[in-house]
Amino acid sequence: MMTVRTRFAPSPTGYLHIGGVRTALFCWLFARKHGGQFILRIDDTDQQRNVDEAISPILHGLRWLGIDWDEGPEIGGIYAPYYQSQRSDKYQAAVNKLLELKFAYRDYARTEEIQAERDAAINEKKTFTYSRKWMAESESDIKRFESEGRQCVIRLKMPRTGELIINDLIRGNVTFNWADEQDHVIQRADGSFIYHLANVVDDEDFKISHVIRAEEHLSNTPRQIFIIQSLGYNLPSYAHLPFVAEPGSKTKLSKRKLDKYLKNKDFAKLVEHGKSIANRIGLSVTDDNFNPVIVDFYEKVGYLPEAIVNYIALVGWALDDKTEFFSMKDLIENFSLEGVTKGAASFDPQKLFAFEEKHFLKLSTDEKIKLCKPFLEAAKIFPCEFSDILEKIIETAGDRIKVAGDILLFSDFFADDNSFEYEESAYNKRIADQPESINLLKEFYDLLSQQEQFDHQLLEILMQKFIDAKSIKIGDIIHALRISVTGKSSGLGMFETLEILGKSRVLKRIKRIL
RNA sequence: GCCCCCUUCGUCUAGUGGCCCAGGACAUUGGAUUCUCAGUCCAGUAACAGGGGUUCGAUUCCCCUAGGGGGUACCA
Repeated sequence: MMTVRTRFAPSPTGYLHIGGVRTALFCWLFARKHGGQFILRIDDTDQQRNVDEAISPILHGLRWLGIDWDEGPEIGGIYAPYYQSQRSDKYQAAVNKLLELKFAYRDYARTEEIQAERDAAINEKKTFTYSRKWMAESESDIKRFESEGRQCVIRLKMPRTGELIINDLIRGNVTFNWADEQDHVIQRADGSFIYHLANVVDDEDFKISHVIRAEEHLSNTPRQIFIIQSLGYNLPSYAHLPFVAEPGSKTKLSKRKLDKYLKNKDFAKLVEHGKSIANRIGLSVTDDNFNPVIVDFYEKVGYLPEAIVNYIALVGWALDDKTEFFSMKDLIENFSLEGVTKGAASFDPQKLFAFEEKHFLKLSTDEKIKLCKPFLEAAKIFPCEFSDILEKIIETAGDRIKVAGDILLFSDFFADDNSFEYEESAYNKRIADQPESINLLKEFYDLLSQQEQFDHQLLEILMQKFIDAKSIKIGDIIHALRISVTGKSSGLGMFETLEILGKSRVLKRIKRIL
């Protein structure tokens, strides 16, 4: 049986797009499922200056998500190099062969001449077919055109009759008429190569068995198959994935449209939540580096890579009518191209967050500590003299911590007892405007100071006795107590909070407002 | 303009001619629980784009229309 080999071919853009992740993930899952290899290739035919700098966030993001590659940048492989910019000789050889076999030709048309033909076709509502007036297949033609000062590009000499049926693993048979296809350029006048040519040559060289890529390439496939057939290459299997679309739309998700997405309240909520964490750790936040369309957003805020993977796998793929929670291992076991859907699927920030909650909840306390600690350190809260209560906080917080960065919600536990701040409106409402609450607090303070064991159950009993004796409701005192002890109107259970802080800190804190 | 693809609840989807007056999840609504928050538990609202066929029977097959998306570059 043929070895399954898939590839993901990012351009060095400097960021890892969530849609790109989905494509990479499906390629990777398919390879892993079939015991094959996953190859990473860098599409840098554009010759950018800092390719390394521009691919490093991409490589980092993939690794963070657990998507590893068997051949590619940083690790090499038997078919190296894996950078298109370093493979020009292969492309040149392919172009020469195409020329020799007359499947490609030198074309000396000027841009405006081609454009005029194209415009004419549009006017007549017909498919544009190049007249090949400036095609040069003989030395004399070449001389003649060059004497006119023309420059040449290399174009494919596409068939003009018959049809091509592509058997796509997701879409089934897709039929194209060769006559509708253009004589596409494969080598520019400056000698550089066009993506389609490079792509096909690389896939052949790397022995790619399955081309799994986004839908936008489906229309490009005929010209690629023409090159493959002309050169006698092996035809890979194709699978064209639907787009990851904008929230509430079917348009491809784009990094550049953050402004627009922010008008979606769920999307805005995701960003706000992330920003509040970023602010606490002193991360500078701009639309360019803090964008949920880009994967590092999630890493910065403390999302779990397995949650992102779980969610993104379900954008355009489903196993059955009920299974939704998948570990990476489950995904490898169960993934199949048959389960991939055809329609574009929009990105739903709320559902992503729901997966994050679920996955985070499954973590052990030790794992949570390991993930949360760096956020406390980044916020300069850690290390501190109260560091030992972290474990208890995390256990008590339970599902209140949804992403690792949420630990910062409980930073008041680590604050200095004499100088932590009060939420102004809460303080006014529960204390300043409630003079009676001070008296109650005073009395409760006395009870607390006599309490030996600061255990939350005992403390609750103490409170119960207190309100019974005073004939008041718990609500009459507990809010004021919470503000005085934490400075906030909401938080963990009141008695757990007291237990975690411990007697002396609690007394110190209450004393401040008496 | 031309070519290609797509179309089930708000969203992700299950569904391959009768099991579906359409199932699950997220969201949402109501109720319960509660010291706040976060939850949890119960209950509910909500969809086969439209029109023609084929068939005893269409969400499922065919055709048309509409809508959406992509390609049509010396972009990838």
